[in-house]
Amino acid sequence: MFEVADPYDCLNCPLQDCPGLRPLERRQRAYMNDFKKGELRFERGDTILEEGEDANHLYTVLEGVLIRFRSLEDGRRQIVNFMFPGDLVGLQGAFDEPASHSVEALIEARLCVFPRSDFVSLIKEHPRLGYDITWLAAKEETELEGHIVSLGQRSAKERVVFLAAWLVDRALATGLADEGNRLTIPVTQSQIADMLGLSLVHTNRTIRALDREGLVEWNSRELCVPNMDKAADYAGFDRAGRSSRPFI
Amino acid sequence: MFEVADPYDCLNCPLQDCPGLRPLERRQRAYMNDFKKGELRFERGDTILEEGEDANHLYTVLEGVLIRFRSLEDGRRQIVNFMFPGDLVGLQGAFDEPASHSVEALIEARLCVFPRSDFVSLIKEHPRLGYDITWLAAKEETELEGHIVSLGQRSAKERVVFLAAWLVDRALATGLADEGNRLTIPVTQSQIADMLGLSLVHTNRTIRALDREGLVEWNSRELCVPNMDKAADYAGFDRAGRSSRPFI
DNA sequence: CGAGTTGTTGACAAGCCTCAAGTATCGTGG
DNA sequence: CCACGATACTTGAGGCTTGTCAACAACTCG
Repeated sequence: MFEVADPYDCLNCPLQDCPGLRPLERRQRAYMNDFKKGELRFERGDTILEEGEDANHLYTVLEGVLIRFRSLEDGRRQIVNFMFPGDLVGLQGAFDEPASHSVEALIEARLCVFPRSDFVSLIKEHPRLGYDITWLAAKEETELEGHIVSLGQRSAKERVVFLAAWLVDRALATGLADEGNRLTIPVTQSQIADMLGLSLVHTNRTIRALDREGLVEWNSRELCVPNMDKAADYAGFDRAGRSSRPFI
Repeated sequence: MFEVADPYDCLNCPLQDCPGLRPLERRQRAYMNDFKKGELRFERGDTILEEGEDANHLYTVLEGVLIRFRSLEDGRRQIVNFMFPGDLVGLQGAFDEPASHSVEALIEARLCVFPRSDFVSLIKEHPRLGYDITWLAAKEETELEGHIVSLGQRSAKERVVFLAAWLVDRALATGLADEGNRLTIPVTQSQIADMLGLSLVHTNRTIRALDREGLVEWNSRELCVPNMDKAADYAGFDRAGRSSRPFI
């Protein structure tokens, strides 16, 4: 991890051109620029936030993909969600309490840093941005809801297909996947297992089976869902509301 | 369901005295009163919000306990969370999209109704309240995170103990449980199963086993966790930050 | 080239699910 | 007040999904 020497000016925020994101107005970008404290870069595997830590920053993902997870004392680990460009890190969890989860970079990532303390004044001066932040928090909750349904009700195969479809969908919206529904990202089978609540071995078998059936192709480098409609149907995945999300 | 004839004046909001909630300032209560549109009462089993519906209201739980769930086409159902006094209904899920889940009353409940459309102006005029709403959304997310960990990593017995401890903890904070950690609430084993991602039969066996071991006593009328510390330890339940939550 | 990580596969065990039947509880109407 | 049906709880038996243990192959990196 290190600080980026030449951070973006918010007026030229790269997220402005992201297909799935609603661009900010010029005024808002100008304001955010004052609010912005700098940028950080992380390599794959770097820890961005650690469970138990008192976080006094908020981060917006500019580039990259992160995972958010919680660990149990005995070594078990549950990945709670993946985060894509435009997502806010640190919004999850009550502000005044230590972080309930850790966040780690899955690929090289670039994050925009905001001080948390200025948050109230941000809301005050730009209520619309405050609204957007609440919107993001609410949206994240809907996503978690989806994962909860997977964990609680779906079989191993359904879970893998659901996660694959969900990832590709989010990647398409953030320009990380191409038209072939192919996403280049190094996800370990162990990470998939920790996300889906399955054992490593069974995750492997399930992925192999889905590969043979042609539903999902997922190796350590990339993920591809050849037929999204078929996959979505198989796993009960509701292809995201096409509405674009706000970002900060 | 019917409208309450003599709703509370926000200045005398019953939640002000709730042990786990941070009271509102007089000014804020006065403002909320303008914002408030009325009160609704629901009986056990009544539907408050239906999946797919365009909700244009927000509700604060004044009294009662609710469940929030999502249904799959084939009849499977996943209960996502329980809601207690002070919780905001309708905050979950992006505002402009149809509800992703249904909400139902578990016991007789009384809800305070707010129009959603005035939400931006509320944030504008009382940024502090906007902050609190975001805080609540973030807190809910932490709770879902906890349930995700349960579903993904814990055994059937651990899940039941975790849920029991969690419910009692929340009930204590909202004055619904007594000092004996006893909570009078009619939860069906089928509902427990749908929350924990277990079959009805296995849920029953698990509860019986825990009863024999004296860890959790849970029948169709009430729930009791005789030794909270022991239970919390057994299930890896982190007894909630003692910090009191805000409410609207 | 060797060490460490990740992926793959087999054999077996265990946890959980399904089917099935029976019992308790509760509200309702005769 | 009892009979009845409906709902919820309980328990057994057997099967399937998933987990565990173990060994090996493939890959990555210094």
